[in-house]
Order: sequence, then structure tokens, then C-alpha cells
Amino acid sequence: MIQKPKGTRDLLPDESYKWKEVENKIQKLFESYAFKEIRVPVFEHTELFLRGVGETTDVVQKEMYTFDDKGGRSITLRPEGTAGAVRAYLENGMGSNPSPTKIWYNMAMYRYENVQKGRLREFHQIGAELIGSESYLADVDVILMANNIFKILNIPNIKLNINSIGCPKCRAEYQKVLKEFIGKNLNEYCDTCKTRFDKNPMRILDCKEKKCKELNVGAPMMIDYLCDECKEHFEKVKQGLRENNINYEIDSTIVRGLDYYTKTVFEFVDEKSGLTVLGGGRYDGLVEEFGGPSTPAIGFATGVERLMEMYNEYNPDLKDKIPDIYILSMGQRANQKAFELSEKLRLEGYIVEKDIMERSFKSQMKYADKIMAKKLLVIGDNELDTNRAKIKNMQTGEEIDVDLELESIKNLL
RNA sequence: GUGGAUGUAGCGUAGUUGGUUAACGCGUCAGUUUGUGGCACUGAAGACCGUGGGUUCGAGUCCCAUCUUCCACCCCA
Repeated sequence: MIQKPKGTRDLLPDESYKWKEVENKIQKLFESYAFKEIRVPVFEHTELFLRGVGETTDVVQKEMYTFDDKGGRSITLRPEGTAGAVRAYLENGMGSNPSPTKIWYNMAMYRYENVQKGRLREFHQIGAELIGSESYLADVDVILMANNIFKILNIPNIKLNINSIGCPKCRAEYQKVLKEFIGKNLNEYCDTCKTRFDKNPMRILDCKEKKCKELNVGAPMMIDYLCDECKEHFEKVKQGLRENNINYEIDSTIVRGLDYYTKTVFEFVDEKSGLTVLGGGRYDGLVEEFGGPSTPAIGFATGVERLMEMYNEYNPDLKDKIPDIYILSMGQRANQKAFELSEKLRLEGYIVEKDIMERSFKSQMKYADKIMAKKLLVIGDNELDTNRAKIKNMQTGEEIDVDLELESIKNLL
């Protein structure tokens, strides 16, 4: 038997209706903030992610699904949503719309990772991007919206961690200091850290190697080297959160694995599993990096699989839609009548089931029961002759006479 | 990429120290006489025991490889 590729999932009817429910709720939330949906290609030129996400990141270095297409172009399945969204923003001239531009997406992402709990190779992210505002108000607005996802989904025990990683200006300053600190013992660091030293020294602080961790003790922290502008921005963001009663914790170790982030970065962490369920931040340099005008932006994305895991834990099982009526038919003429009635009822929006198995009367009854049909209509020769039939309420067993006409049946559903 | 565990019908399981037609529950389908379900009973379908090698007279049961799933590291959503 051919199996699905590693790290992929089939979303069965048992689950899919719950996804729909959650997706609809989030969509409504986003729309209330005037964000509009965007859909972009599953694959992009590899170049887009190299420049957007950053060549030194793990995502780019070891997790991308990259291949040459038949025309010799290097193509990559999107590992995240922001790069494509920003590319689309530029390519379609959305910058000339009234600022800010607010877009959201719900898309599958692809990362060649080792599979684990809450980690798949094909997974889904719902994200939002607010492009065009450099104000701290945008940061606060976006974080409030993200926070509301958990509120409307009734998911507790979520912690918000925030940090500021500064702008290119103060980061250059900081990196100088950091390199001095690390440089003293560079030889003792692990190999990956050595390669990070030149290209992205900040990620050395993220290294989980025991030795590197020890060496990192006492290292200068970015947050202490923010330039005046970044510092003020961060202070205002924090104040804004406080004024809106959002609890947060400053976690100076958050640097995020994607290079495009600047200033504010944040994560919503599930305290129970320790998994980051939503992550985001400001990326003021990305639009320019892609060849557009200097444009500030901020966004976030949440992992749908992880979100669903928590949603299911804290919410009662919803019910999938069950049939409004089962039409039981006996004989050729009745089968045809069942077709006529079910076709009409379905166009009116009712969920109708009828026999398409040529089952016996009794089997049809049992089937109607199993699928939990709310009502049952029996049609046989008697009913066709008199044009009268009984509709049975399957819960109560109560039966009511009706004309075999659409209108009278509808009245009883 | 590294380390550890798992893999028997759709699902959940049993399969003795390797030995004839792989068992059970749930589910599915049908029947229990004549046009009314949920219970019960009867029966049926459904697994080349993840895959490929090997050991053996003989392997679901032993060995090797491989894949999958799960867990940890790494990283992230």
C-alpha cells in the first residue's frame, strides 16, 4: 500500500468540521480588525526566502523543500507566509492603497523537519500582516488581535513573551560589543557557532550546546543596547499592552529564527506543552529588502495544528452536521418520488439522505437511526396512491401525517 | 542531522519456549417471515501479521536492513 509522505496528515471529516469552525472564528476576528484575506502561491523562487528569511537561518539552511523545475528555476515550497505576502504586496502595487495594508492568510507551509509532537512537514499557519505603520500603536493593535485568538477560542494558559531586537542601527552597535565578548573565547565555541560569528552572531546566544551556554553567561544583551528610538518604541509598546490589560513577560532570549525581524518580537507560548503556538514581530526592513520603498511592517502567524490541539482540549465536542431528514422509499415509483423530494429539499438547504443502496425497509430504518437523521419520511405504494405520508421524529418516535408536497414537508422540518 | 521506542483486519487488542485453515471486541454488511429504528441473537465480508532480505524442514513469533508513527535533542508555528 502506498502511504502518505512522512510528516503529512489526512484531515478526516471527524476533524475537518472543527477546523472549519475555528477558521471561521478567526476569520471573523481578523475581519473585525479590517484585515482582508490574501492567497499566494505554494511555491516561490528560492531567492525570495534566501533574502527574506535569511541565509543563515535553520529554516533556510536545512528545512526547505527546494528543487529545480523543468525550466531550471530553483523553486521552494513556502516554509512561512510573510515572504510571499510581502512579495505579493509589492508585486501588486498594494503600497499605493491607503496605508496601512492589512492582510491575513490561512495556508499550508512546508518544512523538512524531523517529525514530532506538534511538528509536521506540511502544516498550516494562519497569519496576519500589517504593512505601512511604524507606530507602536500598530504593534499593540496586532498583539491585541493575536491575543484575542485565544480569547475567542476559549484557550487558557497562554503566556505572551516579548522582546525587542532593535533596528539595524543599534544592532550593528550591539553586535560589535557582542563580538568582542564572544571573540575572546571563539575557539571554544561549537562549529556552528563559529560559522555564525561573522554572519549572525546573535544566534550564538541561542545555541543549546552546553559549552556554548556556559561561555554565553554574562554576555551583553541586545535589550541593553537599543538605540534611543528603539528603546522608546519598545517602552511605548509595553505601556500600550499594560493599558490594554495584556500580561506579558520580557524574554530577552527571543531572537526568532527568521532574519527579517526588527524591534518588537513576540511569542504566545502554551504553558502546558511549552510549545510556541503563535509567533511574530516587526519587520521594518523586509519590504525594502525585496526591492520596495522603505516600509515598516509587523505580523504574526499561528500554527493551526497546535491551535487545534489546544482548542479540542478546552472546548466541548461540537457536533458535525447531521441529516435533517431521511427519505425511506420502497419500490421503483417511491424511489423516483424520493429523488424528486430530496432534490427540492436539498436546493432549499436541507441535509437530506435517501436510499441509494437498494436496502430493505428494515435496513433503511437502521441506517436512518445510525446516521442520526432528525426526521424520517416513509414512501411506498400506499403513500403514492393517497399522496399522504407520515413524517416521524426519530428522537421522540412521534409521527405526523403530511401531504407528499414540498411545502408541507418543509413545514415539519 | 543525532538518540530511544513502536508497527497484527477501519479502530482497539490477543497471539504460549518459532509448528497445520492468525483469535477477540467495536465498527461495517445482511438476516431474525408479512411496511418502522435504537436492544438481543445469527451469519458474512475484512489482515499475504509495515516492507524487503536472511536463519530454519517450518516464522506474526529469531536476525539484519528499510520505512512509518511516537518521544527527546535541534529548531520552530
